[in-house]
Amino acid sequence: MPRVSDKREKLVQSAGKLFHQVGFNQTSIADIAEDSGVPLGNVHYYFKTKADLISAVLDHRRESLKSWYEELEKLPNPKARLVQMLTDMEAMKHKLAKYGCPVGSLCQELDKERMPVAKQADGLIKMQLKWITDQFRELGKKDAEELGLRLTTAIHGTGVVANAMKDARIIECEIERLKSWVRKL
Amino acid sequence: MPRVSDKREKLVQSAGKLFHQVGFNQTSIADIAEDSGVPLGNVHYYFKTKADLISAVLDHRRESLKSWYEELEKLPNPKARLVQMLTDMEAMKHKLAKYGCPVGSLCQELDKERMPVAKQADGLIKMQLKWITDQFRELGKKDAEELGLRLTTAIHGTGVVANAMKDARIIECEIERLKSWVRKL
DNA sequence: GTCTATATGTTGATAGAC
DNA sequence: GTCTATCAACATATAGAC
Repeated sequence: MPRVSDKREKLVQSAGKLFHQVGFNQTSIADIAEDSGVPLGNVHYYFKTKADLISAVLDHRRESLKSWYEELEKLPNPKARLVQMLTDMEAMKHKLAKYGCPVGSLCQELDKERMPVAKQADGLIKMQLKWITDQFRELGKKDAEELGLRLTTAIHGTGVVANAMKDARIIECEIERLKSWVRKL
Repeated sequence: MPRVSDKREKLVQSAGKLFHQVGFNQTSIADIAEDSGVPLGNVHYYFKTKADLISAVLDHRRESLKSWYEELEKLPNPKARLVQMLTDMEAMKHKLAKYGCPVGSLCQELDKERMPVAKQADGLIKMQLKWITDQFRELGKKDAEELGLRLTTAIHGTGVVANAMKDARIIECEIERLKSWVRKL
């Protein structure tokens, strides 16, 4: 017996994928309906507006990010956590080079809109910056704020440049450099 | 006596401004017509399609970038050029925090499209990476490639994060750090 | 060259049968 | 809850008068 309805879940998953790969504005609700296998007219039963859909996608991203950090926090040493975070990112290098950072590119796009969801997207970067900074703080670094900012900007910049060059080796190169920098701290 | 027509120029200027502030997809041709004072139907006399307009904007950006680099090259020392480049960027911190990087954010948005102009946008970042790397090379650095990549990604990452946080002080902080890093090299 | 009026297509969203 | 049919708004692009 199937669950009462997994359509909502499927819609969020398809929307998240397409918003990342094609962009928010370039993805129509019809595209999401087709990708998820949910009939077009039925989408509005689950999400009244397109803004509700992107909001659900951002909620899901926030949960994913939270789970990831909880996983990393199982490592006792903050330095090891940061290195593992970078290793995990490196594993996604091909997708990152092809479509850009799923968080950063969406933030840039939504920040241009006049919609409230933009702040929700920005919150993901704030969360990332906070977690990274917390790791440096836990390491006893007096300049944890600056180090956190430095690592966070390096990560997002790598996403932008690698995506523009369509070259995953850029991610490889930068991530390796950042890992060795963190280890030496 | 006015020039034969400065409308084309006005259109490119308005389009460039709006594509940066509002985004490419969110800016309609009607918006550009209104901002530039050119009647809607007349836009298509100068630019057959919206793609032609963004292409002209990107051409203009390329020329601006070129002029900027030529200006910087008047400084004899590559190190001084890089520091001046960063100083010039810092002067735009408020606009950068509010709207994001005019090159980077456009690249990210256009990379999601299936249009040929995306490569033209990416070319701007390639040009930037090349010029910065050339400065390190001229400084005699063996690892100029890595240093160039490092500075370029740091700049673009700062744009993304500062825009997400809507905080110009992030740009100030990062740019100062980068300037002192370049000086010490 | 300039501009009004409009064709054409797409989108987000809704109404209402089942 | 599900889905078809469709509305209303908007966007790009064009036709053709001036």
